[in-house]
Amino acid sequence: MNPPDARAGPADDRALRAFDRSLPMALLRAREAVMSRFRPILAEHGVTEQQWRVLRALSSAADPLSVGDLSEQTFLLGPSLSRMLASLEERSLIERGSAADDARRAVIRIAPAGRDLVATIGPESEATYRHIADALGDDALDSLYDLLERTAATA
Amino acid sequence: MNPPDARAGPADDRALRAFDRSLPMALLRAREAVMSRFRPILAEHGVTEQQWRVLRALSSAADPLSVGDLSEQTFLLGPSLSRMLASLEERSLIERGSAADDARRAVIRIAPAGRDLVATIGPESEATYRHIADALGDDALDSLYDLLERTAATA
DNA sequence: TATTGTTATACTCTATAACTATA
DNA sequence: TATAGTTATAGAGTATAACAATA
Repeated sequence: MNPPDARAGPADDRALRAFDRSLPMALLRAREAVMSRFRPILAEHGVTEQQWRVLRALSSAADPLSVGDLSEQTFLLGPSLSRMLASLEERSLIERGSAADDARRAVIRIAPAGRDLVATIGPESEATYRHIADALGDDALDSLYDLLERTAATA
Repeated sequence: MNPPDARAGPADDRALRAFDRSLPMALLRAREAVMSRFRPILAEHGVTEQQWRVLRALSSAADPLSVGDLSEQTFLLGPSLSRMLASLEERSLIERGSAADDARRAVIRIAPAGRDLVATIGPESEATYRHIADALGDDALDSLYDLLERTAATA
């Protein structure tokens, strides 16, 4: 019955653990747990998860960002961003211009309506965050952030 | 200059920390770090991230799974799965049947070619996993899994 | 020539509703 | 009537290549 060196079969313990102990899956499960609470809030306000990442990046940035900066921070590709920025601009959630010193480089900032949206959604999402923070405890949450950062740094 | 109770402005420390300390973003960054190494391997073998999740779930399961089971385990919606399973079946990577006791319920298992694919990709991905495990250390990795599981459990 | 961003194109996944067939 | 799965449809994101404008 499935010797240790057999090719992994359906009931093989290693195979079972492999899926359960897959780092991408563990990260996905945790993220889904968080996002399942958060997505309905975003949907109510007519923004997708990816659009929200853009708005959050812009609202947190001290200075306007280029498309390249945004791409790096939000993990969205250029073509996706191009279309998305056009749509967000049409909705007056962001503003676009060109860099003074380099006409190729775009200069993107959050617009007042975008900041309002972030300010509206923020408090609503806080309850979700508090629920998770309370469930884990502050020390565990700190550890989690630390470990996630270290994992990200391995890229 | 931005009193503590001011609405978050571009240079506001809380806003900065908010994006940096966003749990969804931290989870995404970590996951992207892992997947950026793994995705090329999957692409070389002609499977998407989501298809890989299905194949892994099936290869790890002791018994055949229903579409509903798969949906739960892979975080894919029914319609996505329906199309994907048709495509995987056409490629002989999975096999489908009906449950003996309930003709509505599908019975899906991995096919030999699918198991071969998992067996081929597995070792290739092991190098990626070892790199991360070495960078973090075994204790940290254990902690990470534990914290991710606890986070997932809050859903 | 290299870089920044956009446009083009094809494919995949998301999301909701309507539908089929069982139970 | 309720459940399991599929089909229909619309929209959004992924990915690569080709392109325009600028450096």
